[in-house]
Amino acid sequence: MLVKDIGGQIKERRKLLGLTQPDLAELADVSVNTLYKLERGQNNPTLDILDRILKVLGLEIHLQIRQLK
Amino acid sequence: MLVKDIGGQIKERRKLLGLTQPDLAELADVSVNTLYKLERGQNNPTLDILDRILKVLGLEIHLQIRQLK
DNA sequence: CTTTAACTAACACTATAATGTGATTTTTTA
DNA sequence: TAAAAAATCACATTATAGTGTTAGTTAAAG
Repeated sequence: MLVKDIGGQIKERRKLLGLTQPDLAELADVSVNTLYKLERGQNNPTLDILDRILKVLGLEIHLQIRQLK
Repeated sequence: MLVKDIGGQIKERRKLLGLTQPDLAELADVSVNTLYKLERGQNNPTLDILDRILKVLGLEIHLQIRQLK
């Protein structure tokens, strides 16, 4: 997955769970500012920030060998 | 996957490809210092740094719904 | 062995991610 | 449609990730 797409996935998942940005930001203990930028691919988040958000969303990171396209 | 395990996976993959830390650091345009800490889970890397390393290793990130254990 | 390279590590400096604040725009809902 | 909430955005400040340097330790190669 392209790293810049992660934000889109997070936004999608957040919506699916019926959470607002303030909701998720609160639950993940992250500022709305950071979350907002992350969802739009406008920042370069740390793994820790990403991890806290993914936990709330019930998602986890997996590494895979890159697929040939 | 536990985020702190990513470093171990990266180290494993690097070894598999027969690369040294200086090799990988050079190819990914990252300092050995950062790579060294990352492999040991002693830092909190940005997605950009992680991405550059994963690219060289032929790996990519995928998000999955968390598995019940 | 001994020499060289890789790995580990501490530390100061620089770059930048995260935050807090406040404002504007868009969307929702009552 | 009016009011409230959510989303978007800019900007200054704070926290911290990444780097460069240097050095000690371990591993590998000759």
